[in-house]
Amino acid sequence: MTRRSDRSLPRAGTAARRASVLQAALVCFTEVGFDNTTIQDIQREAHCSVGSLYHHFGSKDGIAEELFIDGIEHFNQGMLRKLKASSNAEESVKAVVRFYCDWTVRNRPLASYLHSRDIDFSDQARARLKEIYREYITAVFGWFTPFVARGEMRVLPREAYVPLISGPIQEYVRRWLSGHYERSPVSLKALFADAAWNAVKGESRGDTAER
Amino acid sequence: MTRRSDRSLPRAGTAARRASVLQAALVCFTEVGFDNTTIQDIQREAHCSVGSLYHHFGSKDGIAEELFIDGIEHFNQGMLRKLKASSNAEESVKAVVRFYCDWTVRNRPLASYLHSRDIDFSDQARARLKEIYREYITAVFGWFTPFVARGEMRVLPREAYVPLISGPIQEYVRRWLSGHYERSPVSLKALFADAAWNAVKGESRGDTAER
Amino acid sequence: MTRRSDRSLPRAGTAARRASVLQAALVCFTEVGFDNTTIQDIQREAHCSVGSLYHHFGSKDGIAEELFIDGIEHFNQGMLRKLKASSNAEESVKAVVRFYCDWTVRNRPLASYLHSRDIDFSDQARARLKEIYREYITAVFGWFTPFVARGEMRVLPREAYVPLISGPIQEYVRRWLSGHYERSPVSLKALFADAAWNAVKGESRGDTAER
Amino acid sequence: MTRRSDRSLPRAGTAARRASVLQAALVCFTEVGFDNTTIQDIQREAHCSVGSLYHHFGSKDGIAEELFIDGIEHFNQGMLRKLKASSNAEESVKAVVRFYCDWTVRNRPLASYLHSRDIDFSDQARARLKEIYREYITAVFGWFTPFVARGEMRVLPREAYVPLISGPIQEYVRRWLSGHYERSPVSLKALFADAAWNAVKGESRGDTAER
DNA sequence: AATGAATGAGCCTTCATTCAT
DNA sequence: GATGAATGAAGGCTCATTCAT
Repeated sequence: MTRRSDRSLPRAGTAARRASVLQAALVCFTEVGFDNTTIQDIQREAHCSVGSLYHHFGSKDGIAEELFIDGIEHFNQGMLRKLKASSNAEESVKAVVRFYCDWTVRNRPLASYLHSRDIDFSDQARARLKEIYREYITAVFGWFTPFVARGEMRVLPREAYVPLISGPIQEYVRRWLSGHYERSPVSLKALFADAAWNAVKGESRGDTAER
Repeated sequence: MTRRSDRSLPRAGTAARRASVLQAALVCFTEVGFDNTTIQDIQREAHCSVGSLYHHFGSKDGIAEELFIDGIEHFNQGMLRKLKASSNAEESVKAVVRFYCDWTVRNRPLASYLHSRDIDFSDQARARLKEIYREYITAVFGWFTPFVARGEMRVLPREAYVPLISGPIQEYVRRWLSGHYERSPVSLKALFADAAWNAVKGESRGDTAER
Repeated sequence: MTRRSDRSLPRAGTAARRASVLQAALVCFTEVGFDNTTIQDIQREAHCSVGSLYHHFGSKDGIAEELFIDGIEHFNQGMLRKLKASSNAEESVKAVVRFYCDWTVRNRPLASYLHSRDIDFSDQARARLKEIYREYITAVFGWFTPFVARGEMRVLPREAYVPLISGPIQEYVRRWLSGHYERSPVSLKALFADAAWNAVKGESRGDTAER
Repeated sequence: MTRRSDRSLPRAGTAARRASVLQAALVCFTEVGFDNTTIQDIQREAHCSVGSLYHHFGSKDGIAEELFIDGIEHFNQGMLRKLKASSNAEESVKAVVRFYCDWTVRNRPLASYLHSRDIDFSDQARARLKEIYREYITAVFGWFTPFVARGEMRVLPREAYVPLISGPIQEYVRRWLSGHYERSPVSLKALFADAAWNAVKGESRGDTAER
């Protein structure tokens, strides 16, 4: 009964339970924030007992961490996939903006949660996140470096690329997520994608076909 | 609101006491966040009694709200002052970026606090903030509208201006505030100011003097 | 009850499983006490499932009771054996002290557990213990009564014999078990045995100045 | 209002509250033991709120520790007073037994509590207890050393004195406290006092046939 | 205005026990 | 017999807030 070989994928029921808890937690966190969500809130939303929560996740923080890490990885994987499907610098830069925009709209609650800053991750989780971030950033920069080398993109301080490319769309999305802006990010996607490319494209050729 | 000069001089006066409490609260909020700060933390940091805190601010939320509103007003006033000292579109746009950058670096803890999203403001405070925001945005757009009308700046959806101008610097600052970036925003100020202007400048004339 | 020899051979047999659980429980109780030991602790130490524990012992208290009763019976049987191998009053009294000392040193964890006072036994277990104690005390007093009758031992209130004979060694052992004393009880065995005999021996010979 | 000079003896009401909590805790611990006593039990018995308990003692362990330390100090002080009122070796030894007996009977619940072994003291409390014990044992041995030097008491391994003198009465008291013996320790006080003296008195006079 | 003891609702977590597989 | 996910009552503790002094 249940092979000993894999502790992290026990039986079908277990995985389903875990997923439903994460889903419930996401709903709560999005509605009232991590600190204002109680274990009981999650438990009621997930239709399970307190004990079950602790059996699977160990603590409230444990749930938050797993949800966060899962979310980040989902985003990162999607982004890298899009990137690798692009064939040149311009397409790549624009793909970043478009994906950011699309993913956020399609995963609004998760996106909102990933923006929160009030969670005290355990040292272990923090280490894990750092590693995930490192791998991601390495892959992304690995992708763009050749474009810069070939002059298709400007040479800039390393820390400037992300803010220049993603800053505007992120700022817009942030305000949209908190309800300050009504209009869906999707309707401004092209605008921000163009702006991103303009901000980082190489300076050699006349930018004729931009709009 | 309470001159900045007496932060470290807890005289017996009411105003001084209030200022020292706000200062103490800011320290706590910055260190561990609003939810993880207790009334006792603030009280100890401010060298006053619990009762005194309640006498002056009514509640924990009251402190957070006052601190937040004071901070926003301080920022807005400074920004408008800088704006009004600019003489054309380009200078204005760049002034926004520069001020955002400078103010953040000079008021790092306060800036960090203003970025937090985990405070449940009272209806009253929310209304107040909305009004402040409305006034501010009205003043800012009032300033820029003529430039757009004259073609010195692009015509864009209203919600796009702020993200395009402030998005990159804000994104950079956010990462710097949370410790992900080392380099002071000040060293990238010019870069982001130029980028902001390029993103919103009118398209008529050749952009010669760009760098 | 389960031969001592198979403690480290968790064969599939029921008896072996029971023994390994009792052994595991003893380790836990000794380390952190009954109340601070969880079923999970025992289960992990015994390499078995929670369900198995309950299948065999019914409850946490059930384990503690069985362990306690087994221990007491083991001690009592050993003591009576030693007593019956003695041929006179002096030897008998000294045998009590010696056995107490030897058994404790040889069964340190069990001895430590038998000294604990924080277990709420079931009525049934309490009755069982009372009966065991009654039988034991009857046998012991049955053994010593003739010596007292013959004047080889002092006539004392019934309750005074045990404290006078075992009190010192027990006190020493208690402190040794809790780590206050370093020196093994064995090295003081002869001293306490002599003292015990002096405390209860008949007054016929020599020792006039007793008052 | 309340002088700043002494934090540990705030105002009359505070001391009274603290005392009543300790008293309530003692009642509970004696009745059902430390682990089976809940904060609510103490709170109800002391007629105060949960918060008040924590305001004054910090934790359940904190209450237990303070009660324990207060008890030990009360006992030690009484013992040393009695000792110093004795004028020779015999009187001193017997005073130890008598005081032990009297104090236990007069402070039965406290005595019972001091015998319990199931409390996890904090490192700080443990250090405090160790120091208290060290001081006490130093004072006691300081008192008896001259008698041994003068030959009025036997020369024995240092660890043997306490068990020989106090062992029997302690053993009796322990059983009496747990309800196994009915007869008050007081009625056997003289008997155990004599036995104690016989066990440690010098060998100069008469008592030749010791082994 | 200041003080800090008192209050108690509510939180996170533990853990003995059950039971479907 | 064995397994371990599920259960939920109960526990220790926190902390914003009140109020008598």
